[in-house]
Amino acid sequence: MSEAASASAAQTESQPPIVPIDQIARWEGKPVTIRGWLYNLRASGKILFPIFRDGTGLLQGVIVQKAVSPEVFARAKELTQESSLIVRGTVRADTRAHGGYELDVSDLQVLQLVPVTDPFPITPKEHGVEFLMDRRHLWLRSQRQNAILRIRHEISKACRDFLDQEGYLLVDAPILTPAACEGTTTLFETDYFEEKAYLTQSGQLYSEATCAAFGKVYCFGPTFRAEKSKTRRHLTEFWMVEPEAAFATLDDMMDLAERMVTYIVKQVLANRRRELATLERDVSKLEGIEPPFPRITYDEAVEILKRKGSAYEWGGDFGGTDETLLGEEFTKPVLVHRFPAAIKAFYMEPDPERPELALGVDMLAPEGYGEIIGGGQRAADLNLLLRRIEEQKLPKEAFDWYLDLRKYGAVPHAGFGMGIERVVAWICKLEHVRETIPFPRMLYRLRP
RNA sequence: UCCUCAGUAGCUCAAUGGCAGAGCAUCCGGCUGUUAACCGGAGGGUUGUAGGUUCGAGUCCUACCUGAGGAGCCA
Repeated sequence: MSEAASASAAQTESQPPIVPIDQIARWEGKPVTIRGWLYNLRASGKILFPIFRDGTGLLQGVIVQKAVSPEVFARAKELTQESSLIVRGTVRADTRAHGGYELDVSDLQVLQLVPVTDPFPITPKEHGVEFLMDRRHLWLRSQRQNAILRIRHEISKACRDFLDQEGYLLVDAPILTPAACEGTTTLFETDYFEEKAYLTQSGQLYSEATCAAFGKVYCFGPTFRAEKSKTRRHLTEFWMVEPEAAFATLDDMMDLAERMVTYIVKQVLANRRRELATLERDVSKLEGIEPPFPRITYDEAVEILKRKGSAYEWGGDFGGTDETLLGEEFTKPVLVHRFPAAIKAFYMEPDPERPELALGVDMLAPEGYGEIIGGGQRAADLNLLLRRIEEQKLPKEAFDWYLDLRKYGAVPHAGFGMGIERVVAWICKLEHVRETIPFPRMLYRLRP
């Protein structure tokens, strides 16, 4: 016997290998160590069924009184929800257990026993929104939140992988900025060494600079909106992925957005089936998400809204109800393009065929989830931008560097921003975006 | 900022203007295959706050506080 094998055998006797619960099937019949927390305990006289949680999954343990020492049985009987544990036992396949496997516990070490006088507040029963939100730091331990945030991870990773494969370079944009990026929304103001600074509402203007340096770029980070908005699709702090490409047009960006959303959905379906099942998501609605997505003009969107009985008039921006109505018209995400220039930001390129329109695009998610992407082609002409900045009464000096981009090698370029939380809410089919981010920041909610 | 709704036990919720209730959680007891385990028992309340109407207010009125949903705005 080699030294390595002998060391391994010695380890098996004293300390079986530490195994994550989602890998438990590979250890059938073998002794393992589980490190985690008590999820729930059912007791039936001389047999106990503790359920262990380690962050990767749940595993039911079985403790028969006459099969373990009196000390172990007594310790297990006293366990409280979320007490931290190190458990040793043997894995056994059993159809009576969720997941198909259970652990015959031989030893159980309690790291910290949650006191019965101050028990873990979030029980397996129902709780209200306020109660759970006040305890978000503990709520994250639940199976549902675990599934949502694993899917969020998959979506973030898919965004990165997709853009990397497409030749885009991650070039981060600053979070502290000297002025409004677009001049349209309300910003969070902060003190920057006796100067006013603002939390970014978009990395786009900076990506326009970096795309002239690298060709194809994206930024991926938190963005901030200080509107006193209070709906199920709004957060004051949310994450946005924003690709921007030199020489790209509106059509290029519609193609890219369509392929990116398709890739994201495919990756979640391929790698997060278990999590979608935990959320009881109807995956058939996601399986049909492939190119081409329907593309309609703003004009056509207005016609659809009128046909559906909306009092909507040409010239305005869509409200939440309008977005829901449009999204419900299609089973795939829909791209709405060529909006009235008057309702869009100053940097939008005008449609050469109809200058009153801007070459912008929004992608509306199906199932009533509204806008998940906004973007378009950027104005390349210096004089046009100067005129827009003046018309919209924006502080010109704040845009001096931005205007330089039109002086030194201006090219057509385009990009878009995708709000991660709304994509997570759609793919998980959640009632509210507050569950899509670990610690949501909303109007009237800054803690925990 | 505006509109609507809500606030009762640790949690989720009941209670015609007339004795403050249930399930779960907790504690005690029972149970060797439980699946949000089950069965029996016990403790647990300034009904968001401050006024008002009334013989009597959890219930009706006023103001405020907190939260939720929505509008506007936004990804």
